[in-house]
Amino acid sequence: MPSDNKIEASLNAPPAPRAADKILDVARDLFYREGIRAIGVDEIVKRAGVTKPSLYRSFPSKDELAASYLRKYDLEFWERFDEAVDAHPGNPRAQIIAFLTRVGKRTQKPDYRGCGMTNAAVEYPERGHPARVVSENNKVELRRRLRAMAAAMGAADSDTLGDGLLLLIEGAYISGQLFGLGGPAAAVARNADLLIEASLKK
Amino acid sequence: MPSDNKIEASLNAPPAPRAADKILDVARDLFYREGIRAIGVDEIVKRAGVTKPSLYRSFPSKDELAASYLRKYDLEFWERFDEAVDAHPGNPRAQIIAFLTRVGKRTQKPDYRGCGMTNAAVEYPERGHPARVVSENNKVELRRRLRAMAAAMGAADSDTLGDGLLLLIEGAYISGQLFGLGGPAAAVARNADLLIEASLKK
DNA sequence: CCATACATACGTACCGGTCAGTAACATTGT
DNA sequence: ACAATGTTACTGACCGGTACGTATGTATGG
Repeated sequence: MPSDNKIEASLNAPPAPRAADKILDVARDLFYREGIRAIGVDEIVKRAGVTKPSLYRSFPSKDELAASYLRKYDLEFWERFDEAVDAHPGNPRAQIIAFLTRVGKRTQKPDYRGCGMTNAAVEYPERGHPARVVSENNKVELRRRLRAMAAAMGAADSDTLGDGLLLLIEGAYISGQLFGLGGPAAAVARNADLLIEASLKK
Repeated sequence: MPSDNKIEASLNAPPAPRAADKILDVARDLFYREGIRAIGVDEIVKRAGVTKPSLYRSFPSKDELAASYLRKYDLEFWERFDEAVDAHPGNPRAQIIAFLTRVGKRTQKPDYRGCGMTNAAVEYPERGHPARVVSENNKVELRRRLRAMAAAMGAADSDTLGDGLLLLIEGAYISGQLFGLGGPAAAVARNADLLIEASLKK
């Protein structure tokens, strides 16, 4: 019964991970942990169990593969962000604190390596680089949302507060990977709360 | 009169820049602007007008050259920091604000590329890498001093305030190079002042 | 029912260029 | 003479990227 086998396969079996998926998964892991410039395409295809032409059939260049990795990272980032937002409907202050509490916790994990977006922008200062473009767009949108949330809190100077929160977040990303456990990033939520408090009064 | 010529030369002429100095100057410039991994030793010696063996006579490896660059950067950093400190003796709050005001201004310059220390740590996540070690030591010392200054201000939780200031600083470094002109780093001093204000009250 | 034809997906082997680093020797200035 | 530098040529490893051949399944024609 060949048709039955077909149906069974398409229903039960995992959809046979294509080479492109395996490559992107491995690239995500290696790029994040060790940096994009530090990882060669040979190592990626080796760990993915595929060959180099398979990589270049799915991605036009290593730079574009890096951009794809960051687009994936972007999706996951907003999932985490919106999770904190959805947990406290109509309460932007609680939303931010919830998000930052989680960020602070993640920065204390031993294999924490900061924000993939931020790191990529450091690795590629050149304007217009595919990876950098994705990173910049993510940050611009984050800034927009933080400023909007600061305004919703009723801050006198909401743009300044929104920017201050962004500074604390980026600082947490960086010092998380610089100091590791016991570093200043653990205090990001507390400081954000103080900053919000000071920005609302008056 | 050979001795007269010697004296004249040692008094008037620039001290004949040694190859090591030229190399380190060029390396400082290129490493900071484009990143350490992005610059090859060939480009450094080419721009310095020297040859590769000269580089390896003065520096045991590229990694050690990068570490030397960061040690130089470290000195310049503490000069800038102490300049702000010395301008307001006995007033740690004014010292911090003066330092951050300058940082905020530097982040708005078009060729701003963040903190060389921070960038190097992002480029070299591997523990024990010569460049990373210099970077980590700098940050640990900066944290120590910020916490001490927060205590001198009379903050209730001085460690939290010191760490908060460090987060703002690192955030300014990063978002300075991410956003450029008009970015959130311009608001770092204002936010630090708000955070200090909130941390001192009770 | 089977053969041919085509598309999809993958692998083998290789390209020129650049990487960090070095050996051996010549040149310069003091 | 001596110390610092330059000159030339080279190494083996790795870089991103590609030309070209191969397996497999599927659809079509007889």
